[in-house]
Amino acid sequence: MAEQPLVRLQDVAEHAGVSLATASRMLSDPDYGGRAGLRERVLASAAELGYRPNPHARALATATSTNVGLVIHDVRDPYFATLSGGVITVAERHDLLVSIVCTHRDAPRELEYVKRLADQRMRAIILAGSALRDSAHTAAMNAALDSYHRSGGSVVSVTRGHTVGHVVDIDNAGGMRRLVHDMVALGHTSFGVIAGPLRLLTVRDRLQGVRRGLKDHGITLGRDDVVYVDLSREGGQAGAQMLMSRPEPPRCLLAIADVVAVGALSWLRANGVAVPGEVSVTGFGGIPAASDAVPSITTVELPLEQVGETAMELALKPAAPRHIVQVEGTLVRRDSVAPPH
Amino acid sequence: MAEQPLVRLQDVAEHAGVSLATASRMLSDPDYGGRAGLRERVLASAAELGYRPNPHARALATATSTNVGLVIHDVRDPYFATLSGGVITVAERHDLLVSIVCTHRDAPRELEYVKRLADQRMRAIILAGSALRDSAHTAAMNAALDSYHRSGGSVVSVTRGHTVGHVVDIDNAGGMRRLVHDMVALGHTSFGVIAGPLRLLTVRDRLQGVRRGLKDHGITLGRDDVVYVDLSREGGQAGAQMLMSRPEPPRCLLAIADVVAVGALSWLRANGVAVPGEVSVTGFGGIPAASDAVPSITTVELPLEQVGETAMELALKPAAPRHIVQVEGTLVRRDSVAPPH
DNA sequence: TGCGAACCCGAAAGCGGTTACAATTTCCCG
DNA sequence: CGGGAAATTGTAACCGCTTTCGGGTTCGCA
Repeated sequence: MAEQPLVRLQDVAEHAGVSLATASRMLSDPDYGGRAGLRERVLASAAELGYRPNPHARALATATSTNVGLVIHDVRDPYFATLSGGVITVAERHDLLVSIVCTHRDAPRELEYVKRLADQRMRAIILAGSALRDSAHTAAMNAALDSYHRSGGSVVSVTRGHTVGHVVDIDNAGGMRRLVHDMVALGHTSFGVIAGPLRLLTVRDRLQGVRRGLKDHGITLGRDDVVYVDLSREGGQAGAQMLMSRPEPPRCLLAIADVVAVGALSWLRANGVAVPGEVSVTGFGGIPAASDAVPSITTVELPLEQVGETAMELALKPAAPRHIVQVEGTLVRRDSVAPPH
Repeated sequence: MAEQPLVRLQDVAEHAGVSLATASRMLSDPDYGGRAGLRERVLASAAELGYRPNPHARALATATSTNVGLVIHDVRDPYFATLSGGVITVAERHDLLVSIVCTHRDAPRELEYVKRLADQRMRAIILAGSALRDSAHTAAMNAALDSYHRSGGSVVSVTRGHTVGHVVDIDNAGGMRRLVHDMVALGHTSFGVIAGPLRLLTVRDRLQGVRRGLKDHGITLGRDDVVYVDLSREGGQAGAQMLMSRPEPPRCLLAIADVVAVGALSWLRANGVAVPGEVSVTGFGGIPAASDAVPSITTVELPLEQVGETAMELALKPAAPRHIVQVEGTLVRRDSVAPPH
């Protein structure tokens, strides 16, 4: 495939009149000594010849690379896009390239991708939006991560769920609980929850937060008060429809995620249900669409960008001790909620 | 860094009782012959030992990799996120990993990233949202891309602007022209344009489309009818403010991009200007937020996902002949526009 | 001035694959 | 059944860089 001979370290060495070994040291080990002026000479030669080190050769020799892998559900999801932005920002600061892979919440695919990232000797693997509730898969993932980790790779997961590596733990349950308390304080007593697939740990946690928050005030959810939909705009529409077409629809709709709330809102508007007049709506996550929506959506804002940054920073720390960074969301009251009646 | 000896091709070869060379051929050249049953035996050994080829070694030997580089402005921008989604979808189908780098519209950074992707022997480099109007930078970029291209790499740019590689050309000017025609047909005669930085080729093209479209009906823009802002929500707010605080504000606001239109809308709402009652607003691009906004935004929808897919598909084609795929947007009339008065 | 210790540098052995080339075997057909 | 072509397999030379190891210098200090 090559056609134009590129300049190798060997060429630089010759041009500078030193051995390959010396050239290598001058170029990539700043702590190495060396005769006065030698380093400058090598650097000058490298610059003059336009030398660019071959990362693969380097990776092969050192068994490590200058890339990091980021595993997310989907780039198109603003939640992950924002988080990815944070990761990339910090990675850039450390001269690392980020390879993004999207699992679309498919377990086998996730596993395969992690293996491939490990094969590529990625400096770190960051798992965001992983954590599926499937024991066989979890075991396989842990095995793969463990092997990767033992061979020197660094692992970070956003939300717990893996046996190895640092963790950025988003307080889903706590945030949701506070949100619910706020709604109760507003006077709400009849709730409907638009939840997502229970396979997702995140969903379970948030749902638990809802239950706890309600229980704190002696309210319990009936079987029909929770509907399970896809984590998408369409899911939100479907969820709103299901809950609102009951004989006695709830006065407050708790969506498990902002994007779901946006969908719910659009269904309510399309069907002439006044928000927050007839029904209040809340989200979770803090994506930009939540504040742009009309009415703007009350939600728990997660510092997603910062979560990404933190994850990347953790990835650069030594494996031990294991760090666990807790991240809290902040309740943001907006126009989509009002006291009932 | 290593600690746990991984299984190498050598091990597989020994286990299968063949030479390294044969093992390599059986494993990575499906067209190679071989004694009956030999291939199966090697494959079986590989599977049994859990062999995973080292991509760096392979890349070093073949001077090509199984990764592609994607250069965008920012993952957080839904425009690019959607496009990236398309790229990733197709890349996955071909077993390729995608490395995303964000330039944040910084020319030197873009150049450096392209060089690094080339260093990494990426199978292809896809440039989206590149095309800055800076002749020194453009020259340097072309040089870098040309060298990469001659050494066997494949180049695709979304929108023209580079001298080498395939092109997915989005008809920005034409789409904008049609949009303007539609607004004129609606009865509009006084326009304000919220444009972006003129360094961006995309912005220039769309602006030209506006001018042409208006000129087709004998309307010309005054100096003050166009304001230049950042391509962001905040930019849109600022732009709306500038245009609406003139003594005789325009009756139709043409935003250069959806995200800008969303910002404009939010300023208008915050300042009690009725849309589309007092003023109509249009966007460009077709991001989800445009349809979720209230009122939903009239825009030209670009098939961004498909643009990404096409780009990735082109990247897999041989370099010659040079393909240039034209992409048209489709006008989507929504609630943000109405006849004036 | 003498003698280890510390330092500098180069030769060479990998890292884990691919592939040109040569050696061997198999095949086909006169 | 012989002989050359075709097919198969092995040997070894890379790909471009890092790093161990050891010989040769230089330095500090007695």
